[in-house]
Amino acid sequence: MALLEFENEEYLLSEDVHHDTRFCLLSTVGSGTQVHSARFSFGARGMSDIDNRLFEMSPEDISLLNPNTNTIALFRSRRDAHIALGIYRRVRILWTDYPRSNPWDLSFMQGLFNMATHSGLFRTQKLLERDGWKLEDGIFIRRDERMLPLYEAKMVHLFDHRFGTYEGQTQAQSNVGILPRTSPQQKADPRYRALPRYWVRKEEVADKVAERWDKGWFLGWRDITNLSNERTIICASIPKTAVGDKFLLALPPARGHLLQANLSTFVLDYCARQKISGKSFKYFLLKQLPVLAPQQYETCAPWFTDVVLEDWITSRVLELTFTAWDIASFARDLGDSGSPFVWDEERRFAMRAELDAAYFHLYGVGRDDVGYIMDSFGAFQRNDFERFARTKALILDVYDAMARAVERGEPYKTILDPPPGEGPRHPDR
DNA sequence: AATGGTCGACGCGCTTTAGC
DNA sequence: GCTAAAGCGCGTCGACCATT
Repeated sequence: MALLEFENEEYLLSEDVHHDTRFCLLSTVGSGTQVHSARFSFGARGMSDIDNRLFEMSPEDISLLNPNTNTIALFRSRRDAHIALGIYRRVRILWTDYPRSNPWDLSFMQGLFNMATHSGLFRTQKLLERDGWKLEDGIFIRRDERMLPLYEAKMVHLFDHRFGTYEGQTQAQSNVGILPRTSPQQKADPRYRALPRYWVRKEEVADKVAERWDKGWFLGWRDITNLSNERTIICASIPKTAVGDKFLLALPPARGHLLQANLSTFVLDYCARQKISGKSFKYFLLKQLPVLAPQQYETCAPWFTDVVLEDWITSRVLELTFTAWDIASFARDLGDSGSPFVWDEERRFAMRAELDAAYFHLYGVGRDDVGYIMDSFGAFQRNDFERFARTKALILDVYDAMARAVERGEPYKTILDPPPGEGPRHPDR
């Protein structure tokens, strides 16, 4: 039994067929025959690619990787299959259907508003200003009425709820549906808010989550993605406001920021990349990713003798996320009563490298495989090789330092000074 | 060096399909 | 009627190559 999948990038099929069309050769047997393993190959452009890509998978391994759907992961090499099977043996998936297991007690929502069917509720800045509304701190106000900004997936990025803004969008960008990135000056201003395309009545927003969510922020991830993007999983915490359906929400009753940290790592993204076949990252994919369970954060980190893992992660997520007043309720839920942290690229770079290195250890990934996994982020390498090389090098440095700490039984010492969670802050309001 | 053309990448917006 | 998943089509951008 075998499934050999090809892509038309080198026009194996025909030049008349679109280059990203994929097709496969499937050989199968009747139901009377039992098969102990099947052979697979994905992403080949010609017959000569197959040797390198071919891997075998037993029904048990297929179920280990995707127990809910029993679908096959699309490994591009035997090494990928080997690394992933190792990870899935050590780390359980986020959510299993049978037996039902949902350790984070999550529920999901496709944003709050469908961009097509709910468009009647949306109002633009131009329209609102014409009707006498005034924009104040991102919210449109007219007497006692309020219109809240509608967040779209493209406005956020990893640990950044102000990644893109409609402010200053050109006609060309508008035609393609992309946004200008928030400038360093805007990032430096803790009062700055990303400007959306639409606003929605406050009551409509409240109705959508009245019974389900009482926190002042949302955790979610981008639905639309692509293997050819620098990163595949883009998750973020955003202020509680209107949200479009392409930003999928996960509603964790407690400690959602730890889940966010886990979802923001390279090792998790690598796992996700083995399973994507299209352009959407739907619930069924997220559910079947290997994710640490909440209880695992209660013990000491292996590279520490005296700090609980939860605290180690929390200080980093807090400083990375709490960079503006509009996300203050997120910080308050983490027990922080201060003002927002200053957006500092170098500190952020170091904190994220520490998180990435930590999760590589927590996933039990060996040093060689860490390098291999980082190298698999091809679009990142191509887009900005210098930044890629710095990222990989720092993650490996921290990974090694943590390994030494474990070996010697000494605490790992952070590369940040002051330590994460104690970085420079903006003045009080 | 400047100009023109091609092609793949990008990031959706919207629709369809399936199932409850 | 609703939710979830997946498919299709689109217009620009930038990289690259060829020609003037």
